[in-house]
Amino acid sequence: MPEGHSVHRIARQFDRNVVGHRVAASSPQGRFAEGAAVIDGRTATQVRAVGKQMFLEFDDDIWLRVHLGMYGAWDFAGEIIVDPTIASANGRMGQTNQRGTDLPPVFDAAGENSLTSIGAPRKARGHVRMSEQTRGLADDGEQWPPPIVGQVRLRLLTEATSADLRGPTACQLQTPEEMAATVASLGPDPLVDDAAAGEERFAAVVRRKPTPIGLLLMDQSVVSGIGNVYRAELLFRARLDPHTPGRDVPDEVVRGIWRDWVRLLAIGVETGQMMTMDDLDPDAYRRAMASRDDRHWVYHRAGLPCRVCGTAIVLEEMAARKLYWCPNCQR
DNA sequence: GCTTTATGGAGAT
DNA sequence: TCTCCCTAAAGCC
Repeated sequence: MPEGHSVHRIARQFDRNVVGHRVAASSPQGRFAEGAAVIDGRTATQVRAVGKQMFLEFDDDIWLRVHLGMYGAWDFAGEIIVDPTIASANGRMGQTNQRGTDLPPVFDAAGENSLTSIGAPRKARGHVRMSEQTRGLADDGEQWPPPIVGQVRLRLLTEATSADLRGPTACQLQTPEEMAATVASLGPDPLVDDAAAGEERFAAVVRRKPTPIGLLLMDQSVVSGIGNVYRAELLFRARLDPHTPGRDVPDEVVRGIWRDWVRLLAIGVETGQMMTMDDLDPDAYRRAMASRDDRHWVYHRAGLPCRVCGTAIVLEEMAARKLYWCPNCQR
């Protein structure tokens, strides 16, 4: 999925373009027809992102909970107000390729659909997918509303903007109580919780569990928003063996991981890319960034030499997910 | 055109 | 630990 950074970016898009607007809601695919009917005609009142989940509130205390899962995506089209705090240097937002690595920022040569925004937010005509699959900025032509393409679970339409949801693992309406219960089940999110309080909660849980730290980082009740890419990269950056039981990880190392997550998440939200090699020297960084499929310390680098020590990166299954790590550096 | 793959998670066993 | 669900693009023939 979009790991936590993507969800926060998407929430900001909703804040800019949908909150405060009356929406027309529909489920072209039909699988959320009842829910869409409830939302239809209501005004969106606020949006919240916690970890990998987004909550959009409508009139009368109706909350829409969306979890994108591994394949979910929001496509925005129309007149999109770009949030300057999430606009990437060259325009595209939150876009990554199918292989699990981030695409470098792509410049839209024509400029027409460029969503670049520096300074004050501005409106741009265009189409942007905020998720994990590759898709260029579509030339939507003048069609409004945009044609339905593929399986659209939910379409939210304001006067000027459309947002199409496809492939979510969860899309449901919740009461305020249900929404609060969902949020309560989630571990701290650096962009939601006070950083110091989040660190305390995280450290306290990790330090008393016998569970391998590699599993704890993926457990959304322990810490929110970390997925398979950030998990592998955080552990490498901490030079920590993923199998180390949480309670055996020194307190300062646990706290270091939390602080590193705070930093990486902020970079991710800002750039739309899972940048995890910000501390690499400039030349090596440039070389790594030049390759789409090889832009992390260990993620997706099975068999390739460790960037630090040259040892072959190991790929193993941990709880049915792929875990990449350097057996020499991380111990 | 068919197979594989993916940044996730719930529920059954 | 296993099975299932969700969707689309990349890779392969």
